[in-house]
Amino acid sequence: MMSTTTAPKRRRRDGAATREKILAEALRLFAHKGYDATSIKDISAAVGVADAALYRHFPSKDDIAQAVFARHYRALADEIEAIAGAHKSFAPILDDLIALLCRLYDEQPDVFTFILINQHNHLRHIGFSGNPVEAVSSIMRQACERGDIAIKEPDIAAAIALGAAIQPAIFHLYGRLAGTLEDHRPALSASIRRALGICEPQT
Amino acid sequence: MMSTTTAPKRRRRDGAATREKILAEALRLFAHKGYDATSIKDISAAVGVADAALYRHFPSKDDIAQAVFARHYRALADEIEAIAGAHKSFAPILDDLIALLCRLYDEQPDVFTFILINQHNHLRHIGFSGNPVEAVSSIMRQACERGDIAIKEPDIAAAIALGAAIQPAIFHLYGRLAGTLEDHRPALSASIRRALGICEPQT
DNA sequence: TGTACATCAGTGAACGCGCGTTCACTGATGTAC
DNA sequence: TGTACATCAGTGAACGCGCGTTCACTGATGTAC
Repeated sequence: MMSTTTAPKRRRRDGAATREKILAEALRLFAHKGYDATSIKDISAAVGVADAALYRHFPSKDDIAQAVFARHYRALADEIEAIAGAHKSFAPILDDLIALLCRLYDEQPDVFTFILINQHNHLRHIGFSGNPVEAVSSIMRQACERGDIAIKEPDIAAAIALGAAIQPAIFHLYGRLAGTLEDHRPALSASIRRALGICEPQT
Repeated sequence: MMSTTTAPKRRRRDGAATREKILAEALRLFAHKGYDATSIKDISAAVGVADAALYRHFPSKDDIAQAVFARHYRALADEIEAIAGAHKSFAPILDDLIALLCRLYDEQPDVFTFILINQHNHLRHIGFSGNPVEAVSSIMRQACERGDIAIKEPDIAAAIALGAAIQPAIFHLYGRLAGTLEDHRPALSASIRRALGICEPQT
C-alpha cells in the first residue's frame, strides 16, 4: 500500500494566526482586568472576530487561560533552569535570576503580572513540572546543601528571594515605584544577596 | 422645649449581630474563594439567612467587600503605626513588624489572605490614609533618613521587606512550607535585617 | 488544468443559567401616650 | 400597665442582565482525480 495515503495530512490556513492573537489578547486582558472580569466578548472584540469564533480554537474560556498560563509558566521555568545550568556557583545564578525577573517585568509586564501575581487561581490545575517556583526552590535547595547561603531552609530562602523580587514589581504596578525595575536592580540584587547571606563577590 | 424629643433615639435589636456575622463569613469566603467566585447566596447561606436579608445590612455585594476590607486594612495600619511609635530605633520596630505579620497569618489567616494577598482589586477604592503599606513605607522613609539601613530608596526597602514577609505566607498557603510562620520567624527576621542592611542587635 | 468535494475559520442569533438585586409581605420588638 | 402604632430584620418569589456556550449556516481554501 502507499504510505502517503496513511500519512498525516497537514493543513495550514490563517487559523494559527488567530489562535496566537487570541492568546496574546487574552494575556493582556487577564493581566489588566483579571480572569473573571474579562469576558469572552472582551477577548473576541480585541482579536477582531465574533465571540463564537473563539470556540473554533479553544473548547472553553478556562482552556484559553490554561493555554496562556501554561505557555508562559513553562517558558519562565525553562529560562530559570537554563540559568541554573549555566553557572557553577550560586552568586552568578542569583544575579542572573534577578536580572531575568527585572527584564521580564520591564519588557513583558503582562506576562509578569499574569504569571507571578495573578497566579493563584491557575496554580492548582498545573502540576509541578515546568514550574518556575519549583525551579527557584530547586536552586535554593542546592545552595543550602552546598552551604552557599546562610539560610538553612530552602523553601524559606526561595520565598524570601521571590517575594523580595516580586513585591517591588507590585509596587511599580501601583505607581509606588518610579522608573524601570532595571533601575532598581543594583539595590535589589545587593539586598537579596545579603538576605540570603552570601558574600559580596570579589571582583 | 424638651431636649429628649430632639435627641437621637437608639434602637438595638439583633441586627448588629447579623451584620457582624455577614462580615465574618464574607471575609472567610472571600479569602478562600475570592470575591468573584463568592456569591451573595454563599454568604447568606453561611450566615444562615435568606439572600435578600443581606440587603438589610449592606446596599450591595461590593459594599460588603469594602466594609470587610476597610475594617481590617485600617486595623492593620493602626497596629503598624503603634509599633512605629513604640520604639525609638529601627531594629526593634522591624522585629515587631515581622512578629506582627507572622502572628496575623498564624492566627487570622483569612485576614492575612484577604488583606495582603487578594488586596489588588480593592486597593483602588481606598485612599492612602490608614494604609498598612503606606505605614510600612513611612517607617522605611524615616529609617532611610536616619541612615539606619543600607538601602537608599524607602519604597524599595518597604517592598523588599514586605515581599520577604508575605511570600513565605503564600508558600505556606500552597503547602510549600510546613509548621507555622512563627516557626520560621527567626530565620525570616534575620534575613530581612540583613536584606535591609542593619547590624545584628548587640545583646 | 478543471471540476467536485471536504475542510474549517468565522458569523449572527439564540440558549440556559446563575448572578446581584428588588419587591411586597410577615412578624417580632421597641416607643408613645 | 395596656393599647396603638412605628420600626425593621428577615422571607420567598421574581426580575433583568450578562455571561459562557451552542447552533445552523456561509464562504473561502485545500485536496482528489
